[in-house]
Amino acid sequence: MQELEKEIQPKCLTCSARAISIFNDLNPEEIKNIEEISSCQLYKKGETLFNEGAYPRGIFCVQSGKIKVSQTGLDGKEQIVHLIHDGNIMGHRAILGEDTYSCSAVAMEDSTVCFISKTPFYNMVEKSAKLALKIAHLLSDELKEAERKITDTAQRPVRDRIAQGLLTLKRNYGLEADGVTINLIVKREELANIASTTRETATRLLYELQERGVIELVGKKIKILDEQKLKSRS
Amino acid sequence: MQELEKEIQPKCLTCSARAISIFNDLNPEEIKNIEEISSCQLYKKGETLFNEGAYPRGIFCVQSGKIKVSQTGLDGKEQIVHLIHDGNIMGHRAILGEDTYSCSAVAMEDSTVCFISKTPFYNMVEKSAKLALKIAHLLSDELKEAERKITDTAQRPVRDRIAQGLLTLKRNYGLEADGVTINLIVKREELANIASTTRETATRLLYELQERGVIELVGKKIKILDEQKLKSRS
DNA sequence: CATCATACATGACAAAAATCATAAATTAAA
DNA sequence: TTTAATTTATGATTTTTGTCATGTATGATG
Repeated sequence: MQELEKEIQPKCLTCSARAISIFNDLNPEEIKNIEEISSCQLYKKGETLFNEGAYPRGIFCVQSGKIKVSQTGLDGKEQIVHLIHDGNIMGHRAILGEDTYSCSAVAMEDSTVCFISKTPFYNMVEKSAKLALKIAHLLSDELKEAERKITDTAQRPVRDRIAQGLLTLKRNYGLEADGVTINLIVKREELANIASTTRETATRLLYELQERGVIELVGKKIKILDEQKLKSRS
Repeated sequence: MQELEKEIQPKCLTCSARAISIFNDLNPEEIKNIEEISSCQLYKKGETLFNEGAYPRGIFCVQSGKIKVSQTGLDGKEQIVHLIHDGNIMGHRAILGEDTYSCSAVAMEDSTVCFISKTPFYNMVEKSAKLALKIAHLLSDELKEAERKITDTAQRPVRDRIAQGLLTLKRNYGLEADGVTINLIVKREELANIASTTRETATRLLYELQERGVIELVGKKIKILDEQKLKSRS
C-alpha cells in the first residue's frame, strides 16, 4: 500500500541541521536557491527512503531523525554501513559517482528529511568549486571510515566490534539527559548488523558486558557505565 | 639508510597514464601547468611512498607500476585496502579530507610515480569545479568499493574472499601475453592480506583451487584456468 | 483479555578458520 | 657454491563464532 507523503515546507535559512551540514556557509542567496529546489518530508519509523540498486533522483538532507544505511550481503543478510543523524546527507555518493544507490536507507525513528533533485543539485555544484570541494571532503571522511571498518571487520574479534558498535551509536546519536543511556532503541539484530555478527552473539556479548559492569540493559535501552572499558576493547 | 631518489622529467602531455587518469581531459595549458608543478620519480620494489599517519605533502600519480595501499590493524597485521595501477592517483583522500594519510603505500614492483605538491594542486582544484567533481566522482567510486568490501569481509567465507582477491588482481593488473597468468608476483601473505585471512589459509585454499582445476600455480605465478568458477565463488 | 507475532535469551553443537609447530623449498647473500 | 634467510607447505589442535533448537518475554491487535 502507498504511504501517505507528508510534505513539509523547507525552511533552510533557519534549519538547525543546515548549520552542521555541508551547506553551512552558503550565502543568503544560495540558501534561498536551495530552499526553492528542495522539498521536505516526514518519514515514519521503518519507512524506506531509497533502495540499493535504484537510480538516484537526488540527494537527501536529514533535518532530524535517525536513519540506517545498509547493504544486502550473502543470503540477504543486512550490513549496516552508515548511521545517519541530523545534518547528514545521503545519496551524494550515487549522484557524484553517476551510479545507482549502493545502499538502502531506512528510518530507524520518525525523521524529517529534505530532498534536492539531481539536476538542480548538480548545477549548483558545477558552479561552485567550493561546494564540490566540500563534498569531496565529506566523501574523503566517509572513505577513511569505511577503510578502517574493513580492517577492523577483518581483524578484530566480535567482542571488540560490539564495543565499537556501541561507541558508534553514542557518537552518532548521543546520550539521553541522564548522560549514560544511548539515545536510540536498537534491536539486537541491528546491533549485530552494525558489528558484523549474528543476533545471538550480540545478545550474549551484551550480557557479558553487563556482567562486567561496562553497560546496563534497561528495557530496550542500553546504558554505558564504563566508556573507558568499551574503548579499551576497540 | 637514505634511498637514492631517481628524478625523472615529467612529460604529462604524452603520458599514457594521464589519458586514463582524472587528468584525461585537461586542455594543453592545464597540462603545461601540471607539468610545471609536478615532479616524477622511480620507486624500487619494496620502497615506501608514504606512511599511515603522516601529513600529506601532495598527491601521487602513477605513471606505471604496481603499488599496494594498506592499513595497519591488530598486532600490526597488514590489511591491503587498494591495489594501485597505471593512471591511478594516491593521497587525494588525505589532501581533500585535510587529514593525515590513513594508509601506507608500498611499491610491489618498480614504479614510476609523479608527485604534485599540495598547495598548487589545491589551487588548481579550487579554480576548477570540473576537476573537483572528477575527484568527487573518484572518491565516490572508491567509497562504493570500500563499502562493498566491508559487507563481503563480514559475510563471505574465506574461500570466496580468496577467489575475489584473485579476480581483483586480474582486474587491476591484467594477464600476461598467454592470456591466463596474473600479471603480478604476489606472496601468499600478501594475498592473505588482500583477502583478510592468514598466510596458511591462503596457501591451503590456493592448492584447493588448483585441485579443482580452477587455477594453476606455476613457480611464483598464478594462472586462472576457469574464471567462471572463480566468479561463482564471489 | 486472548492470541498472535515479534523480539529476545540461552544451551548444545558444529563448522570455519586461526594458531602452533615443523619441515621443505626457494631465494638471496657471503 | 655454501650458507643463511625467506617463503611456502602441511598436519594437528584450539579457538572463535555461527547455527540450530527451544523456550520465554514483550508487545500489538482483534
